[in-house]
Amino acid sequence: MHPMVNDDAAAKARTGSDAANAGAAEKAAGGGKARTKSRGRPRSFDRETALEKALLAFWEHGYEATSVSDLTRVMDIGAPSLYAAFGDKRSLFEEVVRVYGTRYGSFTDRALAEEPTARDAVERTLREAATAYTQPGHPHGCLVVHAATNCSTPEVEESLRDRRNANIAAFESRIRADVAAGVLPPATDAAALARHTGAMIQGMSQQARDGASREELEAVAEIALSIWPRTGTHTG
Amino acid sequence: MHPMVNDDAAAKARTGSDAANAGAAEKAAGGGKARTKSRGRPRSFDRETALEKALLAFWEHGYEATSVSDLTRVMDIGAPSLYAAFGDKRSLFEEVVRVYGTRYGSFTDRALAEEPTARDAVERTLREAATAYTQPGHPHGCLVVHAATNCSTPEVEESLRDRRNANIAAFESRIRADVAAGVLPPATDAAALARHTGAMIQGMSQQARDGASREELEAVAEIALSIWPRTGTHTG
DNA sequence: TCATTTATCTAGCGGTCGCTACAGAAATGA
DNA sequence: TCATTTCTGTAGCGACCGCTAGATAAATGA
Repeated sequence: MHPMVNDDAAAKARTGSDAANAGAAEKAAGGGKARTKSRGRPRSFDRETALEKALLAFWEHGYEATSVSDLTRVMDIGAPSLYAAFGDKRSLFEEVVRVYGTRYGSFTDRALAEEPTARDAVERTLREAATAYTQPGHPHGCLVVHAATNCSTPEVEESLRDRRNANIAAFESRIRADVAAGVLPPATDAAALARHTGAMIQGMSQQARDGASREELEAVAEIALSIWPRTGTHTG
Repeated sequence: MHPMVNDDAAAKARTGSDAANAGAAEKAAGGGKARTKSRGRPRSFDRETALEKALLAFWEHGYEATSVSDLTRVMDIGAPSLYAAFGDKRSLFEEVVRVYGTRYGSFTDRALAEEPTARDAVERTLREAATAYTQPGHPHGCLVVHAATNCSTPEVEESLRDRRNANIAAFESRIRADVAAGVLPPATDAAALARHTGAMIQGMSQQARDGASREELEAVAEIALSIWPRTGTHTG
């Protein structure tokens, strides 16, 4: 069904992503190893800037509804340049998802890593979600939640689903750790608590898409947090 | 951008939806008024059955990802028959949404109408959502939540968004009524409570799509319900 | 029997989709 | 200067999109 030169294109894109960037982005000579200068005609656009534009487009309209011609327009490059630099539409999307994760979607991981208890991590996550999902300057809600629903490419849909479920699993293991440490009661249903948190995050994201303001989402988060036994409720 | 015979097509579909159905579906003569028999060649398929097939397809894949050729295949009719009976793709989808609302999505309205308090209505809604969203035999989750996200036809997206927000507004006014009646404390933030309920429903729907079981959703609902002041907490 | 009405079938319209062949342009190393 | 390498612009591929014209089939009323 698809052309069979994909490997070729992917390889091209990969080299483009590593080496060619060094020529355009890193203006300071410096760099010790590897090729110091690229050979042929240099890229006429900044790869990261174009990637960010693609990110915003995918974030706003989703994977399917963002056509390649939409992408070339907002990235301000021709289709051949897009394919040379990023591979096909799907690998561009995958790269966008990676960048999104590190740039916009890392507050959950940070909360889980930095907060002392699961409850604190959830509290911080929900509060930060309220502000992140309504931030002006980029689309509302979470790309991972919305960008590949009802997608006719099942692999894309699954990859985002996996990310969502991995998030919930991370909450669950953090909660289990608190239960084991006696911070939470032994009878705590860690799986249900984690899933409740995931559902809240996803519901808040949907609400943000549907027009809810930051204050409204913060009020929702506040209510959702009241389900937690207060910190210090640890049993023996 | 579009052909301008849409009014024509819509008119055709409308008559088809009313009269032509009487010929095929109502086998008992009976019916008092109106035309007793249709004139031309009778429809070769059952309109309601075909509509149900379309409903399931839209429910599973969403508005955009379900192509007309997908529809004609699952409905087992030709494209001209589809257009004659239902108008264009969008009016078919709108009819599907109406049918979905009465057949699968009415549990919220019923709970709001039949339960004595807002809290009871929300409790019943969340519990029924857990079972409805994981029912075998049809796609999981809620069509209204998922079928028109990231839709390149803004009107379709908005029409479902309006339904979601109307649902939340219904919760809010029911909560306000309880506050006014002294069933809930006067300080109750009705808007936030309603939005929290909406977010839970939408989050549970997403969870159902992502593979959560009925039992898992029921546990989530249970947790979500614990935010409510117990029934009988009314102040003076 | 036959004109009328309505539904179905075949076939295909113009448009967009993701993607690429090809030729020319801009850099490098010799 | 010139071969080599790489990127860019034009132009268009085959496939699918939503949708429909036109011919034919099956019912009705006369």
